[in-house]
Amino acid sequence: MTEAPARRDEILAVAAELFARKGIKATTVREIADAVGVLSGSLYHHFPSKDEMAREILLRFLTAIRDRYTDVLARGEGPARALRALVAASLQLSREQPDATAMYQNELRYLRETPGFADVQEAAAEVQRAWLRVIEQGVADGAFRHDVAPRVFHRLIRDAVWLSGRGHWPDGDDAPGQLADAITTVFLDGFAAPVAGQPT
Amino acid sequence: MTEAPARRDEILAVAAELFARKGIKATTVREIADAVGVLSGSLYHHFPSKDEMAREILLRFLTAIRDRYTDVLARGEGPARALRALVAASLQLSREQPDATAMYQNELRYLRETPGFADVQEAAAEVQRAWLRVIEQGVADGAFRHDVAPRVFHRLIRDAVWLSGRGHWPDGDDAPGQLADAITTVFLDGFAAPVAGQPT
DNA sequence: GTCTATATTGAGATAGAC
DNA sequence: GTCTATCTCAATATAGAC
Repeated sequence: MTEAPARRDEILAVAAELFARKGIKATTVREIADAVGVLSGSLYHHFPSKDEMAREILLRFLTAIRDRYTDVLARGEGPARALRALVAASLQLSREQPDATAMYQNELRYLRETPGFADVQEAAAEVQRAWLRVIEQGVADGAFRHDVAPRVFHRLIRDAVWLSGRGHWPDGDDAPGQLADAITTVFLDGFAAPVAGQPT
Repeated sequence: MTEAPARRDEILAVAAELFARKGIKATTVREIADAVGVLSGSLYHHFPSKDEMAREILLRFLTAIRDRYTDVLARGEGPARALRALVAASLQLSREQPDATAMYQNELRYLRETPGFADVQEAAAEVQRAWLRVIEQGVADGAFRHDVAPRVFHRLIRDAVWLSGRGHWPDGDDAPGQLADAITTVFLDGFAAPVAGQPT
């Protein structure tokens, strides 16, 4: 059992909130220190740099996604059910870690251009492969349409899922469960009104 | 006829490319000046600040969208056709102005938090209303489903459309026309394989 | 319209006392 | 583990000559 220094985690939580709201680059270490209640120099006792804080937040987040996706794939469900499960797992996580989710969505460019984020990128790539595997299998066995490229569909649904953590969604009482339903409904069945006799 | 100072436009084009690639905040005025081929101080003869360059780029872009959306709505087509037309117009514009498109997608937060961008935000709001009008009308007259909130659907399709300008899309020969088809297909008809007898 | 030179501020990071 | 004090550098922006 590794020790989990409460102070470190506290700083990361505060930093994540600021990074998510203002962006990593626009957030100053002084702002983080103020929010934590210490002076800026003190942060450097816990972390070597601001970027290292961001890296750690994102790596934890991506590791959590990867683990949950692995669980989903291990169940061996059919493509449609597996896709719904990926959506549900993602939205669940974005509810648990809204700040890290927003960072993941908003700071892709920062990630790519900051040296030393290679491990974060590798985790992101593995997450992406989970989606593609499910989608391609669905196309292969006839559950999904073949006239939309899997990689295109992947981008569409991935962005829809992770953007849920971005900004404010209409209606405060639009619970995440309902959002998951909306996303799976739209992406699988389409927004056009169902014709009579068509399966839901 | 207002004069269009070529030098100004040239600077804006160079700046847009950098803003789109690295972000507004991460782009320095020296980088812009280097790319243009002048020294940084010279830029201030044309623009009062870096933010003003970004504001002007985005305002032009949003004005262009608004005009095209107005044209689409003026045609008075049915909801499904109008929605396809909005998608097509957006993707067309994102092809013509890829840098501004990327900025619009990536710098929403910067826009909101930079004082003096009120006019840009107002134009963005009007653009949003065009989508909502079409979607709500479609729900009202039965063309679209009623079990997904219009504002939720709006966010999903809006993000899908504008994200097309972000990053690289799979397959270099995936022409924008095909992407428009893919988006309208997925969002209207869904990704699930069509059942026999269902209209395309 | 561009250059040279520089003012000014803001931010990341460090050293060493407590 | 935090504070005080400060270094250093980078970046926006300005003033005035050419």
